[in-house]
Amino acid sequence: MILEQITEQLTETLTTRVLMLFGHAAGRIVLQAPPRLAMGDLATPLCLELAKALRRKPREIAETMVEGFDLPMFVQSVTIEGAGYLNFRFDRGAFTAAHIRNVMAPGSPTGERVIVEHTNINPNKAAHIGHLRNAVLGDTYVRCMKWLGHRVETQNYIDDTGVQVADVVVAFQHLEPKSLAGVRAMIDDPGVRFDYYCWDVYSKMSSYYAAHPEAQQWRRDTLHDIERHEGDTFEFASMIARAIVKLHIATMLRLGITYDLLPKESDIIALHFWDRAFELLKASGAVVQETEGKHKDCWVMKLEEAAEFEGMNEPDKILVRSNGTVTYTGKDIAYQLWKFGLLDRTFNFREFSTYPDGHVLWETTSGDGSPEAPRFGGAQKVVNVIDVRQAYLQKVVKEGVRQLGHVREAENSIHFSYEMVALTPATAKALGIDVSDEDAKKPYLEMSGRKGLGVKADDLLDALQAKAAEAVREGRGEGLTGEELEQLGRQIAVAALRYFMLKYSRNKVIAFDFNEALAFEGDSGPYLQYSTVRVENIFRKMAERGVDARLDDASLDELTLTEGLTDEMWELVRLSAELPAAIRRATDALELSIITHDLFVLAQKFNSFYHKYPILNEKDPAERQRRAVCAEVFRKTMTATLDLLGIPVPERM
RNA sequence: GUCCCCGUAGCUCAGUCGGAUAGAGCAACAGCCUUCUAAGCUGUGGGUCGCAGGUUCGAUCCCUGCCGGGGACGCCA
Repeated sequence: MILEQITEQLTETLTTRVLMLFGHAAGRIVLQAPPRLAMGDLATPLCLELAKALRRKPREIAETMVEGFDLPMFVQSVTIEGAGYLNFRFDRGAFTAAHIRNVMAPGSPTGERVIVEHTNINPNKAAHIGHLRNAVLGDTYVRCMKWLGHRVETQNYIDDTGVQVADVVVAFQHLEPKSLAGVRAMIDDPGVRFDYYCWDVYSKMSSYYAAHPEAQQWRRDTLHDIERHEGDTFEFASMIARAIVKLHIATMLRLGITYDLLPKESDIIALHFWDRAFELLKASGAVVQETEGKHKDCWVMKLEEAAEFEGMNEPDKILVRSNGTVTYTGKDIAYQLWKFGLLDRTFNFREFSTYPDGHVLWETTSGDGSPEAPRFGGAQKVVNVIDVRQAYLQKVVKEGVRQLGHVREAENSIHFSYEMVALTPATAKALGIDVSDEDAKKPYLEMSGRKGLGVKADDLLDALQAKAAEAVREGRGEGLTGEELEQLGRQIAVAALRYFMLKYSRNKVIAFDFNEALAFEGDSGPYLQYSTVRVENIFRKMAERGVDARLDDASLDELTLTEGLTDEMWELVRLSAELPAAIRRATDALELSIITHDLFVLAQKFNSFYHKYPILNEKDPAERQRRAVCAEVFRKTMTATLDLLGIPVPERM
């Protein structure tokens, strides 16, 4: 906050001075922290840039610039360094005293309604680690956007009528027949992991299709029956989908991930969203019916004129097949229009479940809705968290919105794309999967639900939790009840997993490795937790022993920090002050690894500080206060930012 | 064939505004627990930033080409 103000003022002053002194209009002013603290707190290479245009030496320009420079509040000095950089140093004490009252202050409400859709797992099998990356990115993004002041609605789209669910239904009806009651009993049996069970069923069904292509007729019939709501088949599908969605919700809740709404594909069909979208698309000329060629009788969207699709072999996208059925992409366009409130019809809503904190999870319905339902949809901005392999389809959806004339909504249709989580050949072998010689040479193998190749989310969480609980027991676990151990294990597991999913840049393939995911040291979630537990302990111990940290307003007003703040202390404050801008950058760029990275660097600085500057036993009250102030800035920064990352802070570790 | 992503230390990765001496973690080695928790800290070694050009006062970063790896482009979802 303060830092943003300083940067803003310096930018303005620099621009004005360049204009005033040299009659030159400067472009964008670069102001960033110099590589080493000794060089100051902010620096600009402005004079280097100006050298050519002004035909003068950089240092000469710098000297003119510095003469009579009007420094903003909290800035103490400006100097010329290196080849002609202008370096600014802050009044450390004044800055710190102001910053400590303002650490991680959330943004004021923007009024912007944002829909974020993430998770979107096919409800026919257990969630795997690829789904976790999606959900963690989505949930963290939601938390950051809310902190920035946006009004966010979180949706988890359920494709309850698709091929994947149909295949499990086929298996239950043909491959290893079970009655409706039999499946119901399995779902209700707490001893059966129904999502795990279906994981295997689904992959068996897929191999069966591969060996018996004629069996695909079962799939077609099943899909048809599901869509027409016919008989047992429909019952099977909705029962299975519902049971598995509940398990997915539970898995995600382990990570603190929740949703506001579950929109269901079956309701999109039942409420004829597509029919309405189709009318609009036809009316606007965005789709046309082919009368000849290989797409004869299909309704297609022409993409050849859109710059994004330039050079494509096949620039048309079929939305309605020659047999009259709509493609997935078509339904997706209809749904995207609904999200923006551009489809003149909507769902009804009813309660799906209530989270332990009382938050209600809603689902769509084509039947009667609840009068208590909040207003869903009608957003100004829609962010879809979907892996990069669907980039093409997301572009088509965006283009569909654009061709209907909704240019602004198309611009605000954001594909939050990220790379997949894959398995190293070694991990695949460790899971007991046959790896061909050819595959063994690859850097990684794509996970595949059809092949049953993947690491299940709950298995990974269980492993993390067990390892964490064990580490606590071996360490300071004496006197803890089993329940407390489990709670700590759970919190540490969440930290390890969420951090792991966030720390890589989004367009980097994660080649999953158990040892890396299970790391609790160094660049990891537990390291951040541990640092926070440490700082909390300092203040707890001070309170216990009656040592006054002098952090109340009156004491802070008397603060005489300027002389005593060492580089190590000051760096904590400065890094803390830089975080809000980093979070803004991270959400703008959809690059959340910026946050984990900066937080890790901050925690490293703190741990250094911690060893060098004991607080509890420091005799000089002024020095103790200075140290406590820095610790407090760190504490506030960590607790607030870990919350944005969905990482809990344990009582002890 | 067209398009997208990746290539930085032994391994995994930062370096997302073109800026000063390219940084972490892990692994290796050497130290630090009567002192706020050693899931920690301090130190050492480790680099052709894939290759070749170009733009620039300045390139890991921007442009072009090439090499290697992955992905997308379906009347599947």
